[in-house]
Amino acid sequence: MTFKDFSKRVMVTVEDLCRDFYRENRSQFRIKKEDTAVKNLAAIVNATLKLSFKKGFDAMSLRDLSGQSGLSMGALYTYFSSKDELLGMIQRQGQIAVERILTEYIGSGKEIREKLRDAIRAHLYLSEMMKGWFYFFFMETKNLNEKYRNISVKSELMTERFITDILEEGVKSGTFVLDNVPLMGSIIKAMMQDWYLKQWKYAQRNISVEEYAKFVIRVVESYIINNQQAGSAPQ
Amino acid sequence: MTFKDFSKRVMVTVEDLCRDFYRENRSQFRIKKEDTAVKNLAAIVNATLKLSFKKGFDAMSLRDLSGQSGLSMGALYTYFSSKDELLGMIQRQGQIAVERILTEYIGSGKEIREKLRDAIRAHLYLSEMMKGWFYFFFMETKNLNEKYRNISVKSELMTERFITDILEEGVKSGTFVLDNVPLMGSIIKAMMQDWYLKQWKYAQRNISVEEYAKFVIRVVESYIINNQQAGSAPQ
DNA sequence: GTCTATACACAGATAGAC
DNA sequence: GTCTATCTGTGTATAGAC
Repeated sequence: MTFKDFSKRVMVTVEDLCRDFYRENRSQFRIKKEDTAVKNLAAIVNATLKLSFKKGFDAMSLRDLSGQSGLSMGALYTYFSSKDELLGMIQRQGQIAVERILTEYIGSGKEIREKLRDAIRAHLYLSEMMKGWFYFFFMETKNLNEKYRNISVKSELMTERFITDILEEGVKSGTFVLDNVPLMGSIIKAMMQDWYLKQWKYAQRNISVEEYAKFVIRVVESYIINNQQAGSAPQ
Repeated sequence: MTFKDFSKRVMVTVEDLCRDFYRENRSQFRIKKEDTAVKNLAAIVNATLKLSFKKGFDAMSLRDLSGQSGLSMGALYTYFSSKDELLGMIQRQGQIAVERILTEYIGSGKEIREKLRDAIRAHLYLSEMMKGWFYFFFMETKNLNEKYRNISVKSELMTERFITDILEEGVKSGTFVLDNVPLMGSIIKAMMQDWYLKQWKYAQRNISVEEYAKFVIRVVESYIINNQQAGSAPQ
């Protein structure tokens, strides 16, 4: 699975996600014309992701947002009722999309080893396409009230689950040799996370997401497949 | 090197660091009594790290800080001249300490393989002892003005350097087999970072920093030492 | 050195014209 | 549906008594 293939099959422009979201929550929006609503929602979300990336959600004022999105203060408030709700909306909207897409693209059939590779690639490719969202989830949803934070934690564990389920399966079938599945899941997650948390670094070094995925897969496989031949463990 | 050994040798209580910092910058402080200054500085830094962890530096008001530190608003401003400067002070103070300690404890002599293990352990153990600081560096120094952000980026690359230098050395001597040193450095860094970014997860699962270090080392070694026997690379 | 009281700017949010 | 003008609270920062 190349990044190009993946990005052709998966539709996740901000406008796509906003349209889905609008349709599923039509009743709670004051604006009734779908095209208007979706266009403006997309402008708001784009502007929010951009400004949050640059200065942080908290430091972004609604006047900044108004300027960046091209909507007036008054207009903004027809799409959300408070700044907090805006954050919640982006969080929900994004994480629903991520969950849907990963569930869809992380294989059912197939050989177990290929399945693990696909899962890692799908995560990385999706995070590449939705860089702004992933960064936002990580940076901005840690400090929320309990309810919202739980959503965010649940999501972290969910994506980790995708990986550990596959690892478990491989261990059971004897394809993988691995003494600590949860820990392996964690560090795979950590490596995947680094891709979007350190965008600047990888961009600067001209490393493509495919190259990165390949490397992560190699490191993981060298451990879980050749474990028994590895050098002596540290004391 | 166990965590207990390490933590006995390295002194990094907030008070220690504040004392060092005060002595090196005595001239710019209005408060002249060292004990008073250090005590209050420590209270300020502790409170800032705590509140930033809970709600983010930006969302922390100076009234919050006053309450948490036990100092009045007026008193706070005898230790820094603006909220931004407070952030800068913590950043500088912390990163100087980290650099000093890592330089000191990442070995000179010794066998190359042991050297890599020690470097990984030293990083992890230090981040365990200075959890609050490390978390703060990562979360709060991304959105600064150029000057401060550069310090933070430099620091990221510096710690990565500690690792890649050792990897290079091992590759040259033939002990390690590794086709992409910078990428390996990045993911080692990513794994180390996860330890303090996901504290809640590892605490919840009762994983100790030693166990974590051991696992990271095993994964890394299984790749760089047995590379040539690994399964076929993904296409 | 430390406090309380206060200045001033800017944040989020809304009202009401168009 | 969208705008401008405005309200009100809270933020950072300082002045001046003790």
